[in-house]
Amino acid sequence: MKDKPFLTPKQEKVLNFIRKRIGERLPPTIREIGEELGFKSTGTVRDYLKALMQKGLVRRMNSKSRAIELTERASFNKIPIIGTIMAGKPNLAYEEIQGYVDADDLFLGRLGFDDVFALRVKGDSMIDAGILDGDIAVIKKRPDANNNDIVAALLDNNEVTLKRLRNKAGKFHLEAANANYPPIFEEFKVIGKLITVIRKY
Amino acid sequence: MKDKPFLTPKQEKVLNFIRKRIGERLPPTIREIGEELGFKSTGTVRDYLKALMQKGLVRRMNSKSRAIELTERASFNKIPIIGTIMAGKPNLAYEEIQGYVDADDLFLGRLGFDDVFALRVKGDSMIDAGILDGDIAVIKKRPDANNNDIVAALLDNNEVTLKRLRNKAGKFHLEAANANYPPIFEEFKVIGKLITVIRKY
DNA sequence: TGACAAACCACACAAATGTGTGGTAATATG
DNA sequence: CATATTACCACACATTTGTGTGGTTTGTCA
Repeated sequence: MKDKPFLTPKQEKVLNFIRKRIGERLPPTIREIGEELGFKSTGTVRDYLKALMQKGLVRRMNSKSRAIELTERASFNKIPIIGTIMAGKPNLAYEEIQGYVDADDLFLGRLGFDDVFALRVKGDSMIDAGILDGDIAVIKKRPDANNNDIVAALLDNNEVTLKRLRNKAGKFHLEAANANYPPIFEEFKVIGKLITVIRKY
Repeated sequence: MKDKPFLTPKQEKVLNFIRKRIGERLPPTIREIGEELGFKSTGTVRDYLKALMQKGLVRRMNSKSRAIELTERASFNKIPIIGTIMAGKPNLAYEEIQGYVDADDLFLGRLGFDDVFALRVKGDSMIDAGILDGDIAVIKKRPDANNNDIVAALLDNNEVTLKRLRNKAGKFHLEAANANYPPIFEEFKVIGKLITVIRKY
């Protein structure tokens, strides 16, 4: 299923343009898409839209102008909640999506949403940093981070954990924000950096 | 300035319909507005749009279908941040708006946004509840609340504070989530209930 | 080689949509 | 009373936008 890419490069460009326009508030017309992508015929654009519809990424209403909708799967303004942190290795694919956080603006500013995702926090290891069990942690994917950043890190046992990154004499380790949890000195890989926490009562 | 209402009832209906449609993802066409409101002429709708534009609530692009935008002031998906909690009495009018939180979906579900607002948290009195200085507290207006709810309350000295509501032997008082702050037994009025916390790093 | 799909284009046409002019009626304002 | 203002309607018309048919080219697969 993944031997042939799900979307051709051009299809992805079309989809991204639609995402961008919807993000900017107005879905594009067929001709606007064509103009942007350099297609000289509206028929071409319709072929692309047909393909995107068949792949379940886009919905349309007949004969209505700009009536292009993204399905939840394709939406740009939804950050997928891809797993529960501490509960194992979250799969960064779409299989394990538990829901979506709307990120339209939300004080994230305009991010490249390609590299943002969210995890539900499990446990109390970051409680002293004001991050509680059940909170949504919005993470920006980055392989690096700075001292004192709170990061999502992949441990050797394939667990993902949210901890504070510390630099002690040039060597990085992870620290909980809870005296009951010891620091982690084992091998780990930084997945991304915490940028937002959302808690719902 | 407030003797004559800012919007006539019909103008408000038009605006609300536009809000609704934008919330549902596609701004309406002129004819769709007319249909909804029972206007038989497109000219009528244009008169209303002109009025809304003059009042600074709506922006349009000429000759483009559905190209109706709400200005930030009129937007439904933005929860106004109306003040800093603990820093005095927030004015529930539009004068003191510091910014907006996008609430489109954001796990708030679909609320009646009329009665939701946000405050920026100042101080550490709720730190043990995981609410830190600088967090955005999203509040749903309600005159009542239950025991143990975290509420925004108006104190006698006209300060607004975020505290946990406690019921001791039938009498309500307010409690900080920080041992350094004593409980508050003086008179207060519950403004609303905390429903969401957002923190940006 | 033949069949097929992906990736385009040209156009004609119909439907949707925005623009503009010119009204009427009721009510308020000075 | 004259003049705005609000609140509409009727149409004609210009644009924008979506639909549909019929191509060409390129590459893949059998």
